[in-house]
Amino acid sequence: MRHPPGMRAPPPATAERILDVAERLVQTQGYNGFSYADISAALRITKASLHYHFPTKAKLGLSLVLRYHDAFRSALEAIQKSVPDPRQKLRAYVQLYADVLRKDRLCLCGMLAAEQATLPKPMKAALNAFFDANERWLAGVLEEGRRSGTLHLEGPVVEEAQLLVAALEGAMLVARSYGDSKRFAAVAERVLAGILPPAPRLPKRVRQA
Amino acid sequence: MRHPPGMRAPPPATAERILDVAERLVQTQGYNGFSYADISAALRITKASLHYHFPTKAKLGLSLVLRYHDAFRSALEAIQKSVPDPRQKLRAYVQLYADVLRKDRLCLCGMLAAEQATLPKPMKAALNAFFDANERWLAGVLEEGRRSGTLHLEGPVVEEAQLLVAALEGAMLVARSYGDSKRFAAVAERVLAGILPPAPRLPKRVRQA
DNA sequence: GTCTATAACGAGATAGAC
DNA sequence: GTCTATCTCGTTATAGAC
Repeated sequence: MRHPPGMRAPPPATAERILDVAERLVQTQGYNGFSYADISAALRITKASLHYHFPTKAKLGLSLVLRYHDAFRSALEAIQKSVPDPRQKLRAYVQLYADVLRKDRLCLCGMLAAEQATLPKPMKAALNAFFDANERWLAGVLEEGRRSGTLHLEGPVVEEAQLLVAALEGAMLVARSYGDSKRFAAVAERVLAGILPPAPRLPKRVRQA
Repeated sequence: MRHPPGMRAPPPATAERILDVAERLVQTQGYNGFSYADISAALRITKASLHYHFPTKAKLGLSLVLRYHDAFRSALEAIQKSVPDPRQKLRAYVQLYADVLRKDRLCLCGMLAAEQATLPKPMKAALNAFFDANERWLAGVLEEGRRSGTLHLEGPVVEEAQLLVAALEGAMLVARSYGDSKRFAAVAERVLAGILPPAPRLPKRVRQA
């Protein structure tokens, strides 16, 4: 909390509201698919005012990536702190993606990675920092699971982590194209199945009671 | 071959050359990241001439997806005809993606799937047809491998197929962001490893001679 | 089929009043 | 901080000559 204790949180400052709208627009339409006019219409603020807060689209774009990375980092720290079991940590990680897709959005950085070639350099660098952090966090969880024997890993944890990120990013992309979030869930389950310990061969019968 | 036998192939017609350039531009910069001016500069033909061949950007975009799907279909048929082993079919499939990435491009339909919300309706429909065809083909290969015992499948083939497509699309996205094609290769190997029969536990020693 | 010329619009961005 | 007004440029697209 950045506001004094005992007081209600202040309404989000204009800059934050601009970022909120811009984030949604990038995640749904892409960096090259939205304009200041779109934000202006959504917030009912003139384009000139937007430029007061973010002088150029490049700076707005960079702010978006940095803020998104920050929020993700916080979410990962929260998981790390509150979820002890590595298997559950992975499920919580998958859920972060599912929450984004539920809003019919892509991962901000996945979307921007597609448009990579057209982005200002600082944004490109920030993108890769995001993916690096994700893979490091995942690799840590996987290593922990291997040591404790709760996860079943064939190869190096870094490659498992890369597969996870790739599969989840790709699954969001395709699932959203179909407007079918079950597609995402199916892929996520399947990729986790390759890491979670071999299933205990459930009998056909329902395991009721 | 659509030209008479015994003759050299004619130089590509203008429309095809336009599609070639536009395809590259979409795969690298996205549908919203290129303009008729870019094609005009690359081919040294005026924008007005481009409009003679493709009156609107929407029609150009649709032609791109249909042609890409056609080419992919041909490639899949060629694999089906010339490669007997399902395991090798999967490797050939992965290689199709690798060939695209080597040119620093994304799958055309993967890129467009990201921009989905901003695309004309006919393009969206054509996109999903592409993913459907891919998954059907893969599911067929996987089913074949399961029957012949050359592949090792845990769940339904459709879900395996969806994981494959998602992982490959996502791996291209991330690998290209890093400019590191080895990242793609690593993910591809790892996802295949979950399908190919369990490795024969190679000894540490090099299996030389 | 390709060109010149131009229309019509939307983009990112700035100046300066309030 | 937000506004009106404006600038400049790039965008898709068309008319009509060659």
